Amino acid sequence: MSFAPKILNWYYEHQRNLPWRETRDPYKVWLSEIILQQTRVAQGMPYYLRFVEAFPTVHDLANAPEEQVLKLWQGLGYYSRARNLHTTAKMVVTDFKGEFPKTYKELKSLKGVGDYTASAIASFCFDVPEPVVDGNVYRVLSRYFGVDIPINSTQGIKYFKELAREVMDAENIRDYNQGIMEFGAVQCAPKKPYCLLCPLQESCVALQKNKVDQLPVKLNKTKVRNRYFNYMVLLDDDGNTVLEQRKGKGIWQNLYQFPLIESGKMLQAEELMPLMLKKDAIPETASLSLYNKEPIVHKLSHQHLHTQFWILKTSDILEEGIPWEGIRDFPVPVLIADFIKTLKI
DNA sequence: AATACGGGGGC
DNA sequence: GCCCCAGTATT
Repeated sequence: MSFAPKILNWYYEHQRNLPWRETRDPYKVWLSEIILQQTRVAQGMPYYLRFVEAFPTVHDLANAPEEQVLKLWQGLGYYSRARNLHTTAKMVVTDFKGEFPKTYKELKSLKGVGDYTASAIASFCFDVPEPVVDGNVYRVLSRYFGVDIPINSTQGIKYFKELAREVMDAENIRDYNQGIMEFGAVQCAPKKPYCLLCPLQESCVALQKNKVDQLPVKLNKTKVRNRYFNYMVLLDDDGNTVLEQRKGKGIWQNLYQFPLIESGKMLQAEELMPLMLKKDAIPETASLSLYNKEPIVHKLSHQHLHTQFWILKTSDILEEGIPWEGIRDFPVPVLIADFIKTLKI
């Protein structure tokens, strides 16, 4: 038996019940795919359920304010996904009359929809014979066929896409694509797959050559940048505080935070004082105290954020202030959300 | 061809 | 501490 039937047989036997597999509604499939980019099913599931409930149709999502979309996305990371999600919802409503396009090419033209996601929607919803190549597929193909070309090299990306196309089952593309990903996620796991119990063991090249733990090959180590954040937590006599929205290019775009003073190293109060004067949001008459003596190190893929929270009590009226409890309505990074939790205790 | 972009979970 | 996760956009 060749590769595809083995995958399909395994899938029919072992598939999990996932809500986005019970529909061909491209809106829901698209939503699930965006949520699941670089995200485990277990982590994405509650977000998917909340999004479907809050926005049952693409029109509901398109009509929502971005802030509500970001708030629902809070904690999931890669926030460009949420912004692109909103952009694409509006695009589908205005440019496609509320109906998702059915071709790979048109789907890929949508913001946040790349090669994988376009193939996924086209094959799952419209039976378009396009192979999906996600992290699971790279792993399964590289092991089963014994391919050691780096999966994140230009050559590797092209090679695996072609290989995936050659071995796919075009007649059952929906189940096949779901199946190979499910097989990678459940059976052919990244670490310590249980090959003794694998129905593909007899023809798996990596297993024959005892190279399962060396495949797939991946290049490039991420190098981490250290940054030093001083968050200024303003509190006036009325219990109001101040938030600012992150603009520009970097992390957490369009999310909210306390007024931030970034520095090249950890600062003492005396070093922070002059920098505060440059920040308009901060009143001059305020008492400064450091909340956490040990910096909180918030770790992202490419950055370690060494963070100090400074409490600034002022008798001034904070013009741009919001009630402390009102913070809950704003989308904030996990770093801020965690701090808010600890402060209230 | 590289790099930026989050956060969580497994070992 | 390191790797990986139903990747995409930008440089």
